[in-house]
Amino acid sequence: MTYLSYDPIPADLVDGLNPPQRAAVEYRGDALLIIAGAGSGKTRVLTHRIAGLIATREAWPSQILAITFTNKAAAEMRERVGHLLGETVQGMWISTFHSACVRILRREAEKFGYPQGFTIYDSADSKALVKRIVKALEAESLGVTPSHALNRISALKNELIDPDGFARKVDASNPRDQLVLEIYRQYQRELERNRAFDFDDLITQTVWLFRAFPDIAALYRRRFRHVLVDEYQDTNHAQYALIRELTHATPAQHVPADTRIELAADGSIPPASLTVVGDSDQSIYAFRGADIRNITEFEHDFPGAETILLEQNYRSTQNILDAANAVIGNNFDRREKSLWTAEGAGKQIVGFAGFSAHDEAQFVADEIHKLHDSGTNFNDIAVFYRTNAQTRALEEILIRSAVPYRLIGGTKFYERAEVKDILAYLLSVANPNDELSLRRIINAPKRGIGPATVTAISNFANEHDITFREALRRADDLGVGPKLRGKIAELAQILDHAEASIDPQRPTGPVLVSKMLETIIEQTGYIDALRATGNPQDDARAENVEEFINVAKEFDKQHPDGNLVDLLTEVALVAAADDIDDESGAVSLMTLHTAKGLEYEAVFLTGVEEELLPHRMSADEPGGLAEERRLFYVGITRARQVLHLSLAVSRTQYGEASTAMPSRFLDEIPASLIAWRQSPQDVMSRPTLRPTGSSGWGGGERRFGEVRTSNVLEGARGLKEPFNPRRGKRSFDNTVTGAVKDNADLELAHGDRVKHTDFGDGTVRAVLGTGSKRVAEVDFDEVGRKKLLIKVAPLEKL
DNA sequence: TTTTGTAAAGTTTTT
DNA sequence: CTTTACAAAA
Repeated sequence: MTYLSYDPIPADLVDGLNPPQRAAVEYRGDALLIIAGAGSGKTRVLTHRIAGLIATREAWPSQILAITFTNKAAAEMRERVGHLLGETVQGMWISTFHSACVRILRREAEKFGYPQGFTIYDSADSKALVKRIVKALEAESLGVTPSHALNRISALKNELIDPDGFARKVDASNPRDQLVLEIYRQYQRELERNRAFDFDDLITQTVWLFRAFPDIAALYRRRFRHVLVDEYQDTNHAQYALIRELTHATPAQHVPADTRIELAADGSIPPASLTVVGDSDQSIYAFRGADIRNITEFEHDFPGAETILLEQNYRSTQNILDAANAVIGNNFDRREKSLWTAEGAGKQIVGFAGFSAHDEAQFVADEIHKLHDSGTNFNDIAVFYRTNAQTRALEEILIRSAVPYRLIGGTKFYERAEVKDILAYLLSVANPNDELSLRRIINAPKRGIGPATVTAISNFANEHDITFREALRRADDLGVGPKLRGKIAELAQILDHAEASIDPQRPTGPVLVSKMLETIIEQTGYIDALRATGNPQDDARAENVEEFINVAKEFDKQHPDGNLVDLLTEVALVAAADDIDDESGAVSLMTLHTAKGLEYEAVFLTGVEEELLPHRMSADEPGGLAEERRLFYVGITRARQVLHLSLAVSRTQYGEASTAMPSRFLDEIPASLIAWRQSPQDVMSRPTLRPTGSSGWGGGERRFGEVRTSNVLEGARGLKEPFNPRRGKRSFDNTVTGAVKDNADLELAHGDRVKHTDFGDGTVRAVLGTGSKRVAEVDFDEVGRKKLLIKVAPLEKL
């Protein structure tokens, strides 16, 4: 062990760590696997390990490469390492797989004949491209849909199989596979022609780059002597290959001449040290190609690797951990691992079964207010769900109940048509070869250039062997009418002008990116066209465009030396979890997938129903159920103090109501851990659709355990709950609806009697806030106290 | 070419 | 229920 010659690890980096954590910080060797259960302090271990390598002078900051899955996780790690080391953190690469690869690819672009400003296509772009190819091949009639083809292509890329590789192994007698092959070929050809990469390419092309240019690979291997990978259980084969490329030894013949690091006896660069952290119980990205074997076979892949198990949890109460352990214990074929905490049992898990999704959402809203009233900040509360479609009911009720919330992910700002249009202008400037972007903007705003003209331009470009963009410049030769000619030339001129204005060689210096963007918008009249329609939706779109200009301005302010390509890279790689703003006083809403890696004081896990969690789509996938269970496990383990599990026994899909069964996963939690506010039996035995105000089911006719719609309901739930005659008071016969009303002008004051569509009659207790944000606190006769946003509450004054 | 209308299809999770 | 696709009309 050569490390004895280095300085010792400073005590403050290991003090306060438990023995396995400490071992993980101190271990020195080529390969280290840290199996880190949820909440076991893995980020702490990783950051301390990095800091230790620097403090002992075993590594320069520039020799560290730390890889995470989200920018958010990368930013957090950077901040925490910075906290330990100060400025030193600047020289480290702490980034996601994707941004690290983009950085490498942009830097080496010329080596493989790409412009440094190549375009990154998002999933929508890829889909549009595949759609066009599928249509041209009439593949759909043979059962190959665009999404099917896209899935196949993505899976192939994740396995590092290019079109030729696929051609070699494809079943020649299977016409559908032959079609997929042809689509893959054309798709890849199109990407290349546009000088674009899709998301998967970012990883795979970096691997190809390293394999095709061993001398380039050697530069990176020489540089990165310590590679650390977070969430290793979610790596796919391509990412695994990338790690291998970065960490294996470099034979002497490829070692660069000016290498100053210590070489092995045979003149080669020794392998870099690799640390991976993961938890196979939290592997939830198999659908994206994540291969759990990367972690389960790590010791086999890296002989001599050390494995350290972190089981002590510093996040949740024992009750929450007991539930999590019980659930995940139903997955067979896993390395035995059991989370425990030194803190107490904590509160019981709260269960609630609503009649409808709105009913469930109302429970969430009410509980959030209770938590907030007792001192929990809104930003310490999160609501999780399996599918994005579930947000609608939640949002409706949260708005109505005056709960401030933020949607994390979902339909993102950058996916809006108008923002994509503006982005396409910038992409066209950055990468003139990007025909897809040009096609997008050629008639936005409306210039009278329809599909026919676009085809004419495209044909002209093909005939003369020039790019689409160059064809635009030669508008006069296209053989189209004079009016169109003028429009096309104008567009070409606007783009050329924009391109020239940010040229670093420009005599007066390049113009700011935001300035260039403003000029484009002004010259094209994009915003003016939206404002002119008088359609309120278009006004909103115009505002989104203005919002994007602000993003660009902010970028210019934050990155004085940044260029257009940097802005576009940042925009292309923003992920859902990235824009979580911890400072805002708002509840966070997100899917279970986005929740991974995060933690909250109080968690609401909604829609815990059969067909939803586990999702029906998972039923016929191999290992699907186990992955759904892990997803549920991830959700449970995000909670520090309070966990709520809720469901709705009926849910509307495409406007049609359908009944839902409680999830089988609920049965896997010991009954004693859950206190049901309203159990599935309660709600299913409740007479439904009775008019509000009837005495309903509140009396003694309700018998627990009597209504058993399926054996799923037996045992665990409801039966333990003591009968509570008061419950009739806080429940309501009608289900909560999504009804809203424009009440902007309604004046309310203390003592007013009001009538609410869902909650019945009540007395106004207080009115808070002003204008459209006025909130009424009402004591309802039947259902107790609620907070209501007056502007949208279905409320009238009596 | 664009607008307008009607019909059909679609929802798992995401870097 | 929503979004998207395609056809016919302006």
